[in-house]
Amino acid sequence: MAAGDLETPHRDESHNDVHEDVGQGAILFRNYKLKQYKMKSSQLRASSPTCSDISESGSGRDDSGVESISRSQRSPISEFSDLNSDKLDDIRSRSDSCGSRISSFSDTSNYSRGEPPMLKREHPEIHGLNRSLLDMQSLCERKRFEEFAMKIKSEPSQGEPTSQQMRYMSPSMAYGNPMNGLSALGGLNMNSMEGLSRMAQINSFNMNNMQSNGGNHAGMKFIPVMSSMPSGLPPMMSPVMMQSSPNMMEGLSPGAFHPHSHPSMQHPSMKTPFHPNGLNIKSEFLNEPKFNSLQQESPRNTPPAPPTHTPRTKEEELEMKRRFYANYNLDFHEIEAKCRAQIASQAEEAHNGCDSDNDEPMACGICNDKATGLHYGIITCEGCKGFFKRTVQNKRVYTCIADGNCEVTKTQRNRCQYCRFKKCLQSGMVLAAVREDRMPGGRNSGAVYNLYKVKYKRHKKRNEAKKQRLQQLASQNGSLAHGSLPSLPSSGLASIPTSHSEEFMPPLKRMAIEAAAAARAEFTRSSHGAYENRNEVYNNSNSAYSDSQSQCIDLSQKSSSISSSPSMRSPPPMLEVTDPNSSTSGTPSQNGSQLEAPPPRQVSPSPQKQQSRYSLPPTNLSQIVGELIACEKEMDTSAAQMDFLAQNEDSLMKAMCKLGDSIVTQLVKWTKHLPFYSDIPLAVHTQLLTSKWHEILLLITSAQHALTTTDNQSLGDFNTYFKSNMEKLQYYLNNVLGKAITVEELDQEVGDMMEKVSRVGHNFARMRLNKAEYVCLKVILLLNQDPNPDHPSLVAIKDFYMAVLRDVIMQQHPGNTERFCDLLAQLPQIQNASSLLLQSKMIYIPFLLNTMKS
DNA sequence: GGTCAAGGCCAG
DNA sequence: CTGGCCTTGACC
Ligand SMILES: [Zn+2]
Ligand SMILES: [Zn+2]
Repeated sequence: MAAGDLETPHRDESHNDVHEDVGQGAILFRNYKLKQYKMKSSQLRASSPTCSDISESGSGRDDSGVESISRSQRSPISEFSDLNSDKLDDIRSRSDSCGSRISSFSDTSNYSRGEPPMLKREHPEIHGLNRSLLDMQSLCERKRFEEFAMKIKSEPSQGEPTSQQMRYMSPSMAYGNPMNGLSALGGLNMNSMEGLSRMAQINSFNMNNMQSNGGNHAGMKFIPVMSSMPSGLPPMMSPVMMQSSPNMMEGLSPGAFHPHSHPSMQHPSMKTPFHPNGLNIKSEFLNEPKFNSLQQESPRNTPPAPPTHTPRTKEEELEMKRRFYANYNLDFHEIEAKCRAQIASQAEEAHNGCDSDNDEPMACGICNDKATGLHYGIITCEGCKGFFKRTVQNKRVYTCIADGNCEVTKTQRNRCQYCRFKKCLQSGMVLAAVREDRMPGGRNSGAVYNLYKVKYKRHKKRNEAKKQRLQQLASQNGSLAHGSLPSLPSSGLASIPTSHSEEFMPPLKRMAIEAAAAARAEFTRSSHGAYENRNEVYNNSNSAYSDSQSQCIDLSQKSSSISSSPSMRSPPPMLEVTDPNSSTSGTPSQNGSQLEAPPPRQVSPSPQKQQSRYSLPPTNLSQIVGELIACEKEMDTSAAQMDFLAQNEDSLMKAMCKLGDSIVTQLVKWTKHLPFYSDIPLAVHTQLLTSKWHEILLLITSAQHALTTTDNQSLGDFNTYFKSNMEKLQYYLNNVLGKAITVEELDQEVGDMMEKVSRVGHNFARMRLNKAEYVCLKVILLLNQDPNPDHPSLVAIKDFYMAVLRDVIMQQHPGNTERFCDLLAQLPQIQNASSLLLQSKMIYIPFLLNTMKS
């Protein structure tokens, strides 16, 4: 394209402010892409093939003047690739944490200490950041749209947005849910306040201040299906394509607000008249319940949530996400978990050339047609790829004429779009992999799916070199490693245990991934901190994998912390539970209520007994607390000592492994002495520890100061406290472990994490946290997970110990109503820090922190 | 330069 | 709308 030669003069002058410029560059570029796309669309519609190439035309400027950027030109971000290339190697080794750097854009807390944002240096994968940056841009854009929308809404005379106004809005804005991106299945940006927030609600505790102020939406997609269709429409009403907007412009044009007038609505495949209860975007957008009368005719189609307001809270986001999947009778948590396993296995399979069945051509995971490769996360055919893309891009909503269980085969796949798309979701196709900006080519960041493949490839070489060492390492970990190859419910990893990838991926390593994945999954579900960037969360696993010898807790001493980790859970009985035909509750399947409170299909062995103990308010406080404190004796992490100076990175790593081993062993011991140990299946304990060990370690660390400080000692201000912690850590690393590291490097790597830990530690010390409270918090943190349908008792136990904590506080601090809340509020901070830790290269820090003597 | 997973195109 | 084929472009 000739326009590729065009320069972008406006970009040359601002190298001084890399941060800002990168952001703007991304914005400009993305605007350009959008504009290009829109122009194309409008050209098509107007049937006026006059302007051959908009990038050459140089006309139709908007205020950004982005047209001068050629399509063939790389993202403007790449211009910064030349900056500070001296540290390229360093950065290369940090490629995993790249996404997390990006994330610091949206985490304003990162600025608190004046730490400069990312992209200070060149990164070989910097182009891979474009996507993230663009997505970040979309946040800004969306905010703009929201403001605009608010303006429109506030104008009383405004009955309906004008065409021009609509054009100014993003599609998702037009649908009334700008922030409610349906992130990818694998996406983890939903920083739900579930979990703790629910606990907080129970206790009338508002933790909203814990919420983050930013939002990541890497590849966030919004499909306005939330408020529409249940799966089981009466046959006469389907199949119906509720709404279609072949491109953004049409989606935004007034015509799109009137389904009947929309060209795509007259698609010949429509066998029945349009159901009036289709997504009425106009009424949704304008906050006018105009369709109520129609909806009342068909209560099942009543939108599950008020579609008229923009979801502001994480709960709402989560709820919307849930509802979207509920439309397909799916539980997105489960899908998400399942996907990780499947995507991983498929990706591996694909890159291994299908060890087992080489002769067989790849089959589409949806329809079993001949697959053409990995598409949107799974192996599919061209048809299913295109179908998924169109569905997501055009935000199409389907319904099933039958019961939502139509067969999806090569020959039948076009019979029911609903069931086809449902199977796509079910099989783990990643919504976020469909690019909102429609930018062709390039690669999606691994964060969009799962970094497994990237990791695999990247680390294959490294592992090859260190094969012997790692195998030794794995065998060193004896029980942890032995026999712990995951056995997937799906065909996949389990079928290729002898593949070379296995060979290069020692069980320990794999477990590290899974531990991180488990933590990640858990974090998604019940985290509450300011961190919500999907990239970084995904990168957690990568870092954990590459840089840590993180432990996987195996309580059974024989296998499979992995098989019990969340990501390996077998799919839930969602379909049966929510099947409209078998539903006895009469609740519309789309309202997601069954997701909130899934019927306990498989209750624990002795539910009666458990309930009797934990469903009652705690009576004998001192005894209960005493039990917990007794467990602490099993857990003297500071007993584990580093008694030698590491000579190099390798020996440091080994030492850390050893240290970690002993600490993990103590954690296991602690778990086994917990009063409710026998009330919970081993597998659940395993999963809990696997996903929580780092958080617990950080809690231990942060509580240490408060628990060891006497009343008389004065507590300095936070900065002093933080600084001393960092210095201590640096001193320990330098002089005890022999790992040379400057304060700056340390700050760069774990500064944020340490700040959060220190903050919590400072708070604890300030509040004079005592042992009784501490042990309660520890248990609560351990149990603070998304409700496990199979083990509802977990919630009960957690609530029980929260009541214990509350009562303990009431006893010790009568009248102090805030203490309980304040203490609980520290837990999200710890989880926050934990997530930071997982993405750092120094995941062993908590081992150290718990070992360090002051 | 090759790979491959994005998006686009367009006959059917 | 579908899906086979083509173009893109980041990564290897
Ligand atoms: Zn297929
Ligand atoms: Zn169907």
